[in-house]
Amino acid sequence: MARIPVAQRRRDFIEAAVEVIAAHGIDGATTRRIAEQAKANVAMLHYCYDSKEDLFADVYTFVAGKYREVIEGSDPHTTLPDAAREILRGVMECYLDSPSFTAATFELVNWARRQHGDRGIAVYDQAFETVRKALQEASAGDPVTPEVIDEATYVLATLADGFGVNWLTYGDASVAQAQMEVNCSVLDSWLATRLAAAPAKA
Amino acid sequence: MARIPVAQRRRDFIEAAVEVIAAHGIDGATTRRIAEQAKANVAMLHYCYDSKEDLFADVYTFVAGKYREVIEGSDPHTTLPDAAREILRGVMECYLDSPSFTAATFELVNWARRQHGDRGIAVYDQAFETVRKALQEASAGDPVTPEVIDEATYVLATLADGFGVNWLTYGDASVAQAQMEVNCSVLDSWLATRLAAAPAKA
Amino acid sequence: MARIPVAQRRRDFIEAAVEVIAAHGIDGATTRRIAEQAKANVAMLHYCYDSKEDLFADVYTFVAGKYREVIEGSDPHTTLPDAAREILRGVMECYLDSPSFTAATFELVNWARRQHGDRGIAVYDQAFETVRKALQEASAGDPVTPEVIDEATYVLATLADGFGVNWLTYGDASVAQAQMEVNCSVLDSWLATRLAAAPAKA
Amino acid sequence: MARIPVAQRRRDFIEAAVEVIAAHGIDGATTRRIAEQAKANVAMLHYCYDSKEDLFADVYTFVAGKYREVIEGSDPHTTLPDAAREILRGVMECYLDSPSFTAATFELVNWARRQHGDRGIAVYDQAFETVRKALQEASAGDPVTPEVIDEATYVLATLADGFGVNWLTYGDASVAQAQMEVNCSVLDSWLATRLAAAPAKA
DNA sequence: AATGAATGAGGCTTCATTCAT
DNA sequence: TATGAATGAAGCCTCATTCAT
Repeated sequence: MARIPVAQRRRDFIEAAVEVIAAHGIDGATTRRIAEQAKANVAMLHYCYDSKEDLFADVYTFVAGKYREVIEGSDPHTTLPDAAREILRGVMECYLDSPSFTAATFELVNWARRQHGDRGIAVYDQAFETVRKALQEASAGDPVTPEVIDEATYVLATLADGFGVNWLTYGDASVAQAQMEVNCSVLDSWLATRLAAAPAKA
Repeated sequence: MARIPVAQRRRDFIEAAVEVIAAHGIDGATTRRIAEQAKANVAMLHYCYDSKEDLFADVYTFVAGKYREVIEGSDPHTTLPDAAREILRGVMECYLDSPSFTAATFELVNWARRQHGDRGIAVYDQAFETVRKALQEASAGDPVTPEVIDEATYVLATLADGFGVNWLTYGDASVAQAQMEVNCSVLDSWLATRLAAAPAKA
Repeated sequence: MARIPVAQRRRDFIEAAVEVIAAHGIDGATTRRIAEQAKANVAMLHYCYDSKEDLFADVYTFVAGKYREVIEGSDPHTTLPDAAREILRGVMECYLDSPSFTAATFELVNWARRQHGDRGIAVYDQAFETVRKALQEASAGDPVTPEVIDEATYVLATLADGFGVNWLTYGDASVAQAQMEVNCSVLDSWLATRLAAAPAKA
Repeated sequence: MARIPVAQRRRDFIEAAVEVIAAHGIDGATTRRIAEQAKANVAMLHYCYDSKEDLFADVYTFVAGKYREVIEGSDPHTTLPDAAREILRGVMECYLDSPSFTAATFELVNWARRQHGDRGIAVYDQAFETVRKALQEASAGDPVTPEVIDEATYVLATLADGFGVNWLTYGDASVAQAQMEVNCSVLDSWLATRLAAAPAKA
């Protein structure tokens, strides 16, 4: 009944998987639970995906895509500090908006590290690269060395990750909101110091 | 049959559990695998621990204890920036020394959030509190407001967590070593800015 | 793969459970054995029933139902002695017809007494009540006090239980057949004496 | 510590086994529980008994012995009805005095029927034979046929068993006390009828 | 005589997956 | 396209028993 095309079904399963992974962890994300969340049955899941792993591959793609959206979608800015701050803020806001996405992402990256090494790193690498490019573009007119760009990318990621861990652990949105601001100021003050120390290179 | 006293066996199981959790995640940490890692069999595990959960409770205690050791064991310093930097460095070095401990800790906190809520947060809270106290003592003679201590604690944790995630994902020790320095400088520059802005309060 | 609907499968499992309980006792009635007896595998059992306990609940219902059938299905009679004798005979014949049912019932009542208290007694109570009602109806036109009905119910149950224990222990059908007659005459002579002594009450 | 001779230890284990069997059933009577109840440890049990089954064999002997005590210990009487009634009363009083003994006995007989056939019947047979002999002696001077003795033995056993089942199920001592009297009167009235019908044989 | 430590077998249950309709 | 039914592997845990001290 309710004949739904496979493509749509797949999307449903992906979204369902994100929710279930967030709620129950990777290993708690059983086919039964995912199917239930997607209002389908287990056999249907295996009709759309040959294996659970195939479904998870699509979930990876979905997560990576969302990261790119968020990073590239942040308002274009012309200075490195502005761009970095806005990207960081964008990622943190995304985390704040969607705890499920946040939790699922952390689960997936962690799981992939254990299981398939490469794939987990792939998501991380992609996001890194996207950030790096965005920062490069923003500072195209400035005398900023690649080392600074790299470091900034890393610090941005560190602050975003640290924010994510804390937010997931405590789950208090109003606290997290305040911490967003702190993290932005941390990035600001570090970049200011860093740029002040490095301009000689230019 | 080795005839090892239960107390020692328990320690073996705890260490084995840390390794297995790091390698396979919480849900992948099956009794079989833990027993195998501890060079025992599953029945022996249940001779030492009534249930898997009981073992994990001891793993929690172990992890929390190690955190306290690291934080309280950092060289005593007399200024807030020094103390904060050394604690951060101590935690990151601990992570660097023992990837298994790092991975297991992140798994446990994450798992506990899903499963029992309180207990996972307990580890996190304890570590937070220990850091806060250490920072308070270090800045006892200085005019530092509690807000600054709190923020510093949070930033320290964020940087440590972010470092941990990155280090776990890439697993490259020499890169991580460099990033340790970056993170320390991030903390330094932010604290400098923060303290410069806030002394009016005193 | 036979593809039998769940409803039928459930019935198979109930029957299988009765056989296995009779043969191996309650605690010997393992899922493995029950599944084997039902020509299924253990996973199938858990496809039909969430837990072993759920299956046993159905077995209880089945047993209680059979009792009611036997008691209410005995030919209607108009005097207390006739009704009592026919019910007793019916129950004993049922025992004789189905040693498995008999054994399983005794196991279940005994087990339930230890485990859940209430439920085992429930079966017993139900049967008691059904007998009491039947005897009341049969003696509706006679001057019989409730006390006599109660005692008659108890004596009937005692004789049925005693018969069951003996029949289960020796398992000799021809001997049991003779003992059925003896038990009926025991009930007859006692009731005759009892009714002769009590009519003053009316 | 507390070096206790093996013979005493064995007696402790037998008594402990009776209690545990009564409380948890045959299959619930694990070595651990029995040892605990006997204030010993599991290894000690296997020091006294090669196997659990060996212990249970002693429990059988114990139960059979207690039956003989009760039956032969009933006051000597000179008529069949008196002797039968007093033996029945003695057995029922024994049941009433010691629910553990009662429950364990029923468990053991039932278990033995399933497991080893012979042994369960052996206890039952022994008790039967003891009763038969007692009744024969009591009616030595009377013109009573062996058939009547056999039937009386059977009816006595039936009433005792039925009483036991009911008493175990409900566990209400005051109710059981009343039912003891009813059962005695049942035996009386049946024997009176039976003897009145059969004297021709003499 | 006594007891901690050790173990293989088997208990119930859940999983991802496949088959048949 | 959709779904009930089926299954082997593996999960945690408990058992009776034996070993070493």
